[in-house]
Amino acid sequence: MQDALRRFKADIFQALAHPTRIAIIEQLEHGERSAGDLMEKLGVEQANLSQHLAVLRAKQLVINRKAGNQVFYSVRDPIILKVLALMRRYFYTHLQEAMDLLGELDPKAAAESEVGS
Amino acid sequence: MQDALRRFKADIFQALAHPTRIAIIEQLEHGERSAGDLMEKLGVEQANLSQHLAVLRAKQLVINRKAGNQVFYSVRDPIILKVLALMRRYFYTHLQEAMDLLGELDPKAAAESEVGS
DNA sequence: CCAATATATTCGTATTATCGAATATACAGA
DNA sequence: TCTGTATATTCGATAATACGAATATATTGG
Repeated sequence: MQDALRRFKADIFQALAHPTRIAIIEQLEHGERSAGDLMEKLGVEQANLSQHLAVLRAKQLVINRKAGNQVFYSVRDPIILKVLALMRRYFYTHLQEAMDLLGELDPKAAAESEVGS
Repeated sequence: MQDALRRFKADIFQALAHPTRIAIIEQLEHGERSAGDLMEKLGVEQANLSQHLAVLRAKQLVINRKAGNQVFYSVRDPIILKVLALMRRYFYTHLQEAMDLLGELDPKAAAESEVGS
């Protein structure tokens, strides 16, 4: 029924509802990365990263491939990347409100530093 | 900086991460609705609906217009609707996995009942 | 002003998420 | 087999969210 679909969507959004997990997905945007790479790039605790990866795995937003010692992650479906791209557009459209919402910096600084994400 | 944007995105996803709030947005897909209309359509408690609307307002996903006694809500930016549309596509692409994830019904029943959302 | 209607807010409680510390597992090389 | 490296899981504390009940606010009509 309707409700199942909404729960499904909500679950996906929930999985995306954390800065670290968004950062993970964005890192995977251009190909797979090992957990170690991600750890280094994102500068988070090993356990913490692993927990976030577990969330993404549970909702099947990422897939993982074991290669010897390491585990390589990638996004399962590029649609998710499209979703993030839309969010980016959304962000720019409402930049001023976004800044107010975040309550920090000035728009110019935020816009500049945003090159690349 | 990067991180601010990610927090922003995460906040938006967080706001969408509840079946009732998704239902609200979907109801607004074709124009504004009063809080009362939404309450009836969704069959939720008045206070509960109001709380969910407050979340959507806080993240500025919806705007509201007071008309006399009532408050009419609408989605602020159609991009959000596009996001939901993408999720719909995502759902169908991974229907079987979605069903497993939700742990209920069979794909056919879910697919049928999904007409309209 | 009073009563009725529509909506919002507050409060207490239950559930869920997040984090770091500690521990476990899996694999690779000597 | 032993050691080291990479990753995952468990645990306990804290914080965030969700809900219904009760209450508050605003607006309309009499």
